[in-house]
Amino acid sequence: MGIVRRTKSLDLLMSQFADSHDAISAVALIESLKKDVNKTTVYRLLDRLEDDGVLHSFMSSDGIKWYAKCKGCSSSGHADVHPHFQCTDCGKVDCLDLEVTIPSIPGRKINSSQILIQGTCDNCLN
Amino acid sequence: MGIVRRTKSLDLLMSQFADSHDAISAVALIESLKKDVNKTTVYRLLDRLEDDGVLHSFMSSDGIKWYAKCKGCSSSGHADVHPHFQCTDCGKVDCLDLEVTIPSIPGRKINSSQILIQGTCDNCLN
DNA sequence: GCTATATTTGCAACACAGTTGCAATAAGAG
DNA sequence: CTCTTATTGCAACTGTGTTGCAAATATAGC
Repeated sequence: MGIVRRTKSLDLLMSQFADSHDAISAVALIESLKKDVNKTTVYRLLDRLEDDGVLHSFMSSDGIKWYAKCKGCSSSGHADVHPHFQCTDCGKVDCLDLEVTIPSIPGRKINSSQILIQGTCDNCLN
Repeated sequence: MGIVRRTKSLDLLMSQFADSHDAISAVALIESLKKDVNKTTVYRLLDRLEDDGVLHSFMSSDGIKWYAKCKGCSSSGHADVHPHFQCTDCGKVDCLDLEVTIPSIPGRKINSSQILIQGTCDNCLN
């Protein structure tokens, strides 16, 4: 159904994404909002914001869900396909501004693709 | 520690992977082995087989873990980086024999990458 | 500003994948 | 065959995410 009303919970949640295009895990969001917003509400808002094309999500290899702001997506579809980079040292995840071309595969129709790259980030290399 | 002893549970588990290079979810393995092998044992064997480079694993976007046979991997590392294709109709997941080149990223060291492609498979297109 | 109403929220209980501790079992070296 | 130690099963647990429902609240219309 998407976001209809502008509530305090929504503002608090969106302010977490204000400063950067880094991804934030659902668990981290729940933790940092826990004195103001119930975890059920956080999950529900995240779902709706994803439907609306405001956020996109992906799953890291340890099975927790991450969200980040979209660029150029809408409720009609997520246009925004880019790799995500997870630093195995500090755990930080961000979106890479990078084109990765998936070759088409005979006999299969591709709808979406997710690329998760793991390694060591800038900060942790030094 | 890896696999040391050849047990009945191990044989039963490996026979599930005998016929194809399709991926099988941990949940499906537990279900199909449940009258012979305890689920804890299945999880433990899968972990160890992955350490040994016999199987590789990845997470699908709904948060469940999939395993498939490796080609050319060993306990020293998973050499075998290829995309996985999940059919959103029938749910089947398989490994694609496809090179996808991840460009190197300035200031970051890449250790591994996972590519999950979702779409419709050959069988379900018709 | 007030009222009506439909959306949103919090709570508690739940679902379900995966993990842990520990005692019992069994592989296989000698 | 015996002994050691890896492996297994069980039960209880962890943690992420979900659901039903009653209470709270945003906002459209007046």
